[in-house]
Order: sequence, then C-alpha cells, then structure tokens
Amino acid sequence: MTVATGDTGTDTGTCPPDVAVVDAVMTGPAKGWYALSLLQGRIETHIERALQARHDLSAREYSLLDVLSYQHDGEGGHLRMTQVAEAVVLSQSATTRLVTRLEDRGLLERYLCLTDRRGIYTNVTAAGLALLAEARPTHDVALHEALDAASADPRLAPLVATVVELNRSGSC
Amino acid sequence: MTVATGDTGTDTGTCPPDVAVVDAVMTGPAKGWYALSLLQGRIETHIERALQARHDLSAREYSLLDVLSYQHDGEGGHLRMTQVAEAVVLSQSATTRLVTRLEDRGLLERYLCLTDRRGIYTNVTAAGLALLAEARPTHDVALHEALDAASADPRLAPLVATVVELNRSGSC
DNA sequence: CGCATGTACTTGCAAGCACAACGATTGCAC
DNA sequence: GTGCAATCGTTGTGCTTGCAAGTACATGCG
Repeated sequence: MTVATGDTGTDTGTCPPDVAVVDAVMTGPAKGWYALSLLQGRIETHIERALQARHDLSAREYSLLDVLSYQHDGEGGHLRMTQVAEAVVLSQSATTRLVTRLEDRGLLERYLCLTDRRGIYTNVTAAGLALLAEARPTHDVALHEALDAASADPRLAPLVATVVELNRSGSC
Repeated sequence: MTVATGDTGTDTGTCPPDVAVVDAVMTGPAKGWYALSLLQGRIETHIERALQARHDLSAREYSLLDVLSYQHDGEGGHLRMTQVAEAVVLSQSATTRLVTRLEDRGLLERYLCLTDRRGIYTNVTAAGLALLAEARPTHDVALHEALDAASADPRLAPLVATVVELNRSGSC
C-alpha cells in the first residue's frame, strides 16, 4: 500500500508516513527475533479475531482445546496443569483460570489423579470436541490467510517459508 | 529430560507426566504455527524477566524504545502512533498508554506534526537512549540464551536456525 | 508417628490489553 | 463556505495476565 513513497524529506518536519524507518529497525542485530515476534503477533491477531467473531473463542482457548483434544485421542496420557501451562506458554495462574473458564462453559472437565491427589487432569467434553471441530476450519483458514499475507513482506518471507514447511511435514 | 518414558500405561489412571502427548500436538496440521508460537512465547518470557529484573523495563517497552531509537538515527522520518502500533503489534489504545507510560518516565517526548495536527510523533530523550544502551546487552544476552535453549528442542530447531540466520545477516 | 521440605494448584492483587465510544482535525463535494 | 465522511489519537470499561502469597498433598528424616 503505502510502500516506496521514497524519501519524503530528511528535514525534521516530515509528516507523511515514512515506512523506511520501520525497515531500518530490521537492520539491527535482532533482525530475526524481531521478524519472529512480528509474524507471531500478526498471525495471532488474525486468528484471534476470526475465532472470536465466529465461535466466541479466544486464540488461547482454542489452543488449549486443541492441545487437550490430542491428549484425548491417546486416551492414556493426560497432562497435568503444569504441563498444560508449559504447552500453551502461560503462567500457572493464568492456566488455572483458563481451564476454569472452559470448564464453566462445559467444554472441559477436571478430574483428580488417583495416586497423587495434587495432580489434576482434564478431559475435553463432547461439547468441547464439537466446538473444536466446528472452529478448526475457521482457525486453519485464518492461519493460512495470515501466512499468505505475511509472505508478501520480504522480511517475514523466510520465516513464513519455514513455518509452511513444518506445517506440511506435519500434515502428511 | 523426562523424555522417552515410554508408554506409562494406556489406562485412564496414568499419573506420571506424559510428554508424549505434547509431541502428539506437534503432529497436527498446524505444527509449524504451533512451533512458532511456542518459540516466540518462550523467548519473550525469558527476555521479559531479564529486562524487568535489571532495568525495570517490560519487553514491549524495550521494543518500543528500540524501534523509536532507529527512527531517531534517521533524524528525518518519524513514525505516527498508528505506525508505531503496527510495528510493536499492539492496539492503538495500548500504544497510546505505552507511549504515555514512557513519556511519564521521561524516556520519550511527544510532538505534534505541524502540517497535519492529527498526527503525533515521538522522540526518544537522552535518558531514553541511555537506558536503552544500558539495557541492550541484557536483551541481547537473554535473546541468545533463549535461542540456545530452544535449539535443543528438535521441534523448534529449524525455526531457531532461520532466526539465527536472519540475525546474522542483519548484524553484518 | 510427627515434623520439615518440596511440589501442585489456587486466589488476592495490581497492571496491561482490546474493543467500543468519543473528540479533534482534515479533505472533498456542493 | 457549509456539510459530511474519513482519519488520527485518547479515554471508558471489562477481561486476562503475571507475580506473590496461601492451601492441600506428598516425601524424607528423626
């Protein structure tokens, strides 16, 4: 859009948008990290909006359901709260409340470990699985859209390529 | 660490931690996106703690100072609030408050555009540049540590490689 | 058995964020 | 020039988060 406006003026009073400055940031020693952060933020924002609008789910709530649904498939090994927290990259307290929220909505169930009553596991309910199945296409489409849009940005392109590569290797 | 414990039991009562489940998540169609999200979260958390402890700066505050310092170097093109928001991947309102916070601490200054009085630009003060210079080593070290730790995880390794690659190309 | 140490989860609290509503400024049409 | 839509930034509000403190359970030692 507003790219390649050229040098709008080197004086101090420059008022029109100047994209070159943003480019300059990407020249520093943390170029890769900056790109990673940027890409993650954009994708998350895009997914967040899509899920929120269509299924009343936040990105993290979806992520939690997704993770827990995989554990459900295995039928065997369920995750404790601590592991869940690590998986969704959230503090323990935030994880507690996140699980509580979904439990209150009837999408999850807590159950205590029999041999170690400190440990708490979770199960995705039928309603949870249904909602997840319903939301998954939305999520995947939004993800694809975001990746597609990001690939247009030369600074993000290599990262996008790696992500797409990994996605591919997972789905086959 | 706790990897390869094997099948701890396919029965429902499995209590010991089961890492295999987390691995299973990484098999889905969003494997790459999941890895990206995970990596970004871990790095940010690590940097956040380091900056918070040593310089009373949040990761985003550092990021903002960093971005604006590059604009300062150019002397010419300064960013409007909207562009800043885009650069740090934050909502407009959050950006307003973030800038206000740093302005109150004397690290930034706002100044209005002369020709378009809707536009607002920012300058990093001397104090801001000093704090940034002081915090930069902390940030870079923390970033390196986090990347190093992440490279041990096979699922994150390819992504880490790409990031490091980009970092390298930026610092030379 | 009784107590100290350590682990797993939850709650009080302050801070930050996104969405929506708002006031201010500009540009265009008539 | 007056009216109207679009743009830019700030403020009100509710929700989520992280840190620190608290509670419950487990393990090891005397």
